[in-house]
Amino acid sequence: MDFSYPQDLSISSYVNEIGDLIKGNQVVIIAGETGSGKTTQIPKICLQTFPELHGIIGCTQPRRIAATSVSARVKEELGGLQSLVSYKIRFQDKTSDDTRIKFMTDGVLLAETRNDPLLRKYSIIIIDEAHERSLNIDFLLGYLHTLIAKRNKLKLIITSATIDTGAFSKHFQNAPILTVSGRTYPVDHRYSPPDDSVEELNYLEHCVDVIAEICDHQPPGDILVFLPTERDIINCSEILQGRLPNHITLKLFGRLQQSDQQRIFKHYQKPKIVLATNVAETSLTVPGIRYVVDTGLARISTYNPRSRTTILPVTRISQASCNQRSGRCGRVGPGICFRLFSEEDFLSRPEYTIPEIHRVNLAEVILQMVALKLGDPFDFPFLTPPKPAAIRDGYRMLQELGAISKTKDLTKYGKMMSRLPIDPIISRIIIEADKNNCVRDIAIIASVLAIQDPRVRPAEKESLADEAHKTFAHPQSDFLVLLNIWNSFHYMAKGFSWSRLKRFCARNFLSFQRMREWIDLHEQLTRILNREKQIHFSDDESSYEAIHQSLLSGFFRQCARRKKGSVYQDSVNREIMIFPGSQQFTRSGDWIVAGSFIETSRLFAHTVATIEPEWIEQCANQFCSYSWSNIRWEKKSGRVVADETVSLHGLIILAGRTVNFPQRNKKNIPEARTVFIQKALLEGRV
DNA sequence: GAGCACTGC
Repeated sequence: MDFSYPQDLSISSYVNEIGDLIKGNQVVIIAGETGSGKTTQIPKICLQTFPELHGIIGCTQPRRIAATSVSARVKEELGGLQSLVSYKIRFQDKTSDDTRIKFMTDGVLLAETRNDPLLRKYSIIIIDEAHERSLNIDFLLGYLHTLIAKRNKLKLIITSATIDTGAFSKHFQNAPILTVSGRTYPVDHRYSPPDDSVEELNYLEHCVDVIAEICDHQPPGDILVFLPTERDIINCSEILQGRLPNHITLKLFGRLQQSDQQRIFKHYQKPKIVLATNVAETSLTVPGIRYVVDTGLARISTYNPRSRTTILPVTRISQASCNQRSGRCGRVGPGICFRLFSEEDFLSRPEYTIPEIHRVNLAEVILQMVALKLGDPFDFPFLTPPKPAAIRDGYRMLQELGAISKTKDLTKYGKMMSRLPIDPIISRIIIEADKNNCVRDIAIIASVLAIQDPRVRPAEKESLADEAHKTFAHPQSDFLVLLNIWNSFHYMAKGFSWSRLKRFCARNFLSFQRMREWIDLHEQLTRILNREKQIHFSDDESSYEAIHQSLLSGFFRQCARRKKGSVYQDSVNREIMIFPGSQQFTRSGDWIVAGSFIETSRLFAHTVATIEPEWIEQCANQFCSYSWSNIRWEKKSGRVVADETVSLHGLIILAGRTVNFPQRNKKNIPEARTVFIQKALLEGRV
């Protein structure tokens, strides 16, 4: 084995120090900036320090692409031994019995705790990029906190950027922190807030001005610009192309097709200006950047437990995030970061980004905790515990979905739901589909709702893409548009080659990669569902009603009644607008159900279908309230009847249905008796 | 009349 350490990596001068520290401590925190080599070299140091190790060295990464690429890199550095270093990500397990260093996503390690709660196969666990504080990382850190007490020989290494490392150390009984100096170049920060005297100057115009100034007055070099939204990127790009013909402008955001994303890695005759969202902050490294222009803004999603909606507002990012962005221009040489705000503004910002666990719906995390018997979430050793109100909301949601009982115990449904690697709302829908005999179609729809939309809309080709997507149109339901895409793809797939399918995707503006992801997830779900003896697949044609009633069992909070045009009213009296990208925009019926409500410039309903209001009552009757009026004696049937009104919170679903009054509620019996005596007996109408 | 970024039994 080749245990040499690349001389150009700063970590290489800490090899012995790190080895000794791991030997002497159960938990070690290692801080170092990107480029220090910690991700690739620490696993090697572990292997060299503990040659007699029985278990695996497990290294987690926040993203799949990092897990696979780092695995390849370390394998090569260790002499390319086939099985020594390997990786496991969702749908792809490349590890074998010989694997000693295993790279994986943090989600994979979390998932493994289900079958192996003590994680016995690991001797050393390395949690990389812990500063990103994703939901998975925070859940893992809490879990590992308990685990190290049970397995005192397990070594735990937490690596992070030099951000708030004290918090990690404190969480693990003051574990030692080793800081590896980064090998980055100095970055000069220049604050250029917009000129107050110029009215109505928005940040985009100001941003364009600063970019133009760099191009005119600074030595030539590539520029990376951070903008909060896709729309800003498209607008900015249009302005720049007219104004700076001597530069090449490139767009970069997550929804972009991969081939378009790859353009940032190519070399051009002219200097390039990359206009990017937050993808460029952590997920993708744009090479050779000399200047960063930072608007200091990003869209950050936040779940509000009280209103139970996700808002996606443009927000001022934290100081840590600003610094991460500026660091992107100090990798190849000294750089300059232009911040489009003042230094006072910078200093007034929160120091760190709010961890994801404080910004999400906790239903899924709590369901896992109940299923894995991890004890009370209120007492779980989270690095920063979520607010009690958020935990209570998660419990309430699980109760509403029937996953847990009032005593917070797992129900039969909950047991099944906890085994499905998707949101509890979606797994609840699958269970309902079994009752409605439409699991086959719902499993297809459920899997696509859990991944990114396979439809793509490349810039400048939006209308072409929209036209192509109309091939899959359905007059009433966006959910069935997705089902149509699946069916067309599989019709094509019969007997055709991959290359032909790729062309089908290109022609129809579908992402081939996401189609495969869809197929993989669908396969995984059906495999788990087949193991559950209670779920039955049927080849029968499923009706529109069956499919949408199943969807309502999970999405009943997201149904609404038309107010005017595309504007609807939901059950808590809010105005919802159908997202203009929906094929149901301008054509949906009076009642709709939506796959999600997201608040951006206003509250939008995404993935919409027309429904009958009666279906809401059938799927969510325990949340409906009933009232009666016009209580009367009906001679013909010999009953006391009334007009019934059914509502879901503030939304009247049904009014004026004649019902047998005393039968609807025990409480109605005395009043029915009075009416009977007065109207029927006294007036002699019996 | 228009959506940040990731991940899994």
